[in-house]
Amino acid sequence: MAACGGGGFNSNLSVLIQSQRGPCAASQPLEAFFLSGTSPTFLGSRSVMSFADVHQANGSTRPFLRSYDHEDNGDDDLDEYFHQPEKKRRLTVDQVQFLEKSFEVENKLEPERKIQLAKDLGLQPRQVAIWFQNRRARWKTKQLEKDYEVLESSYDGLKADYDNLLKEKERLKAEVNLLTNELLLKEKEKGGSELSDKDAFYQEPPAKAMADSASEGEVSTVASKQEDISSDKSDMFDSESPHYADGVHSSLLEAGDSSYVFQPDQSDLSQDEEDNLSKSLLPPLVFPKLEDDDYSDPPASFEDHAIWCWSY
DNA sequence: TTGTGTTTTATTGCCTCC
DNA sequence: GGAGGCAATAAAACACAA
Repeated sequence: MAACGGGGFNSNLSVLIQSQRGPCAASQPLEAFFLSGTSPTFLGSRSVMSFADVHQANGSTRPFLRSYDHEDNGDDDLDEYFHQPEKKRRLTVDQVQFLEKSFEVENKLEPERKIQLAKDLGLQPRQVAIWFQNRRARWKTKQLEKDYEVLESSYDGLKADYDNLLKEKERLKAEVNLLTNELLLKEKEKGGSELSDKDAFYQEPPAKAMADSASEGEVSTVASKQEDISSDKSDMFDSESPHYADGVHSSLLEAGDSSYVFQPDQSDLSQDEEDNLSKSLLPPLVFPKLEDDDYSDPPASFEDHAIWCWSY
């Protein structure tokens, strides 16, 4: 838009005229401007010199836009500069420094401050407003990056905790399985002939399967059995029950755990016998019934998790 | 030198607030 | 309704590797 280029035009002209008048008699360091309670640069026409003063302090003599700095000082160049088509011109390092300092003090721009900064820097107020606008956008992006890093590290910590808990859970589960089997064996020995025809259900699984279930953390068959026995209605023996076709058993089968598949003998157990069996063999252990979703792994990385969250 | 990616300046359109 | 802020975007300026 012409106004923006025009801003550079007018402001540069004003600063140009200033600089050609020579250095300001009473220079004000940049720090003094921002650190002092009262702003010595915000003093009417005198304040217009403040940026030039700062610029002088930085060792340069021409606080103009860089594109002009690269040119000679002749009137022809000046004329050429003022008549060239509108171009985007970067602010000088000093102008940016000045704006940065001001931004540090307050990242919002009141109208008076905008006017004053524009005067000090020899820019259009609109240019100052745009600079603050863009600066706030950059600051927000940076802030988001910081927040992201904080969240990421927090996530990593939580993920590590989660993984540790998962391992601990599997370890405890394996321990429970072992103890349960020991208990079942003891009960079996105690029960003796009474259950001789039926205890084929509870034969000890092969050692390999035990080891696998302990090491890989899979839901062991015995644990599954335990869960089913623990249920109020022991329909595990009911071949008609729809539960038989799904749940843990089917999931185990689907999981390809063929090392030890629980195959109940459906031949001759009455409901009473089942109840008795359940009561006699049921250790006082209650496991929460966990659905598959309860074991779902979290996303592998924080990024995935963030994207996952974002998708909701 | 040139192609390409990044940064900076500026515009546009929408939204909110007074 | 106007002013100002913000998000999205364009485009110029800049940096840099090949």
